[in-house]
Amino acid sequence: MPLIKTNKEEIIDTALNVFRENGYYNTSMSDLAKACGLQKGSFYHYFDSKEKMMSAVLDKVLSTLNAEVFPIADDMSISDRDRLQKLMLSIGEIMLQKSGGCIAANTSLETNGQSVIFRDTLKAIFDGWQNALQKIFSSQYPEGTSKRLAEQTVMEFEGAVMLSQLHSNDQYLKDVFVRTLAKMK
Amino acid sequence: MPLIKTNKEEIIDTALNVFRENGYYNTSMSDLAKACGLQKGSFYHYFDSKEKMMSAVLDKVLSTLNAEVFPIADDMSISDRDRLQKLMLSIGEIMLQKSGGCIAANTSLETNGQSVIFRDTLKAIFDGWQNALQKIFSSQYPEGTSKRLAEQTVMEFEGAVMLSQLHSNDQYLKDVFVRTLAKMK
DNA sequence: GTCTATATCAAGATAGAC
DNA sequence: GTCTATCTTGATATAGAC
Repeated sequence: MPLIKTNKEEIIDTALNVFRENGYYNTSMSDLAKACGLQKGSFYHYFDSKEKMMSAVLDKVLSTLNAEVFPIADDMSISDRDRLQKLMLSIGEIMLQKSGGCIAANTSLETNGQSVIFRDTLKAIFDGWQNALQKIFSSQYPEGTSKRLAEQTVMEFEGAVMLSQLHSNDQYLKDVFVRTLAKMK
Repeated sequence: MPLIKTNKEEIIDTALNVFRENGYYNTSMSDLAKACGLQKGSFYHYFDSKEKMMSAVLDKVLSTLNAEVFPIADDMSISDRDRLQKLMLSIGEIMLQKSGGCIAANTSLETNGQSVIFRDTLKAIFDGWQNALQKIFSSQYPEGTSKRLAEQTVMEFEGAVMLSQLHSNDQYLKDVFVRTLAKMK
């Protein structure tokens, strides 16, 4: 293995991809270390445990969303429709990235019930997302309707990610994208 | 399906619940054996491996759906709306059962990408479901629309299962149920 | 058909040299 | 900060007695 100088941020970015593609339980510390170009022993210099590693990954996803994505909903310099499009595209970039589906949905479904550790972060991710969507919809719909549309968008999006993955076909996701955008003038 | 359950089938039923609640990778053969009231060693009398165990579980879900649930779409003795309601309720019973979300979605998201073993069965489950929904919708909508409505229903349903799980609140699922039924006169 | 015992391996994690 | 070596545990799976 070549000697690679790395840092905590780079490790988190790499780990995000490994976790998203392999899942939490099916990813070993060896897998993570190897993906980072480190020996397993070296890896513990950065993170005490696999659990803390994943927590750091999800925390970074949430803070990135909070800093860069959810505020799009408040950007009144662009049209409602453009805000919605920009938000959806940005969500896709951060949560889907390359392959493996959505890190938040994957982790939710995999750890729900038994592990309560990631729950708050995952809830904050989905609540923030839904909230941002609702803000955008509320510019053209009454409160009850925009809340429902926001919920529907999140649910359809995650369902579409699953079906796209399963069938190796992006069409489901693209369709949801188009349908969602069509809800705004 | 036979009227009298074999021992193997009881194991499959128990394993389904354990897998759905703990996930595939986070369930050990010990967990399964214990849930069945067997020693780990005894468990291998019935199934050669964990993988074959899960395959049997998913196969049984699919065959139950094929035998008892999807045909509801063809039952012209009840109204369109009642068929839709009966189908959705039956899907819920088989895939959700108690707690832990949807076995098909959980397994899809957890094993997608790395494991190709369960893929065909999972695809058949979702395709059969979508197909049954489309049949029902097609009695009141044109082909393109009913296909889209069927896709949307599956996606929203799975998204709702996730959010309901995450927030320990059935409301998301109930809302989808009501919204879906409202699509039929 | 169920048990106990065990083989084998990989996982998470730590210690200490450099 | 990275390495090698190691500890401990728990996982899958098998063997063979009853």
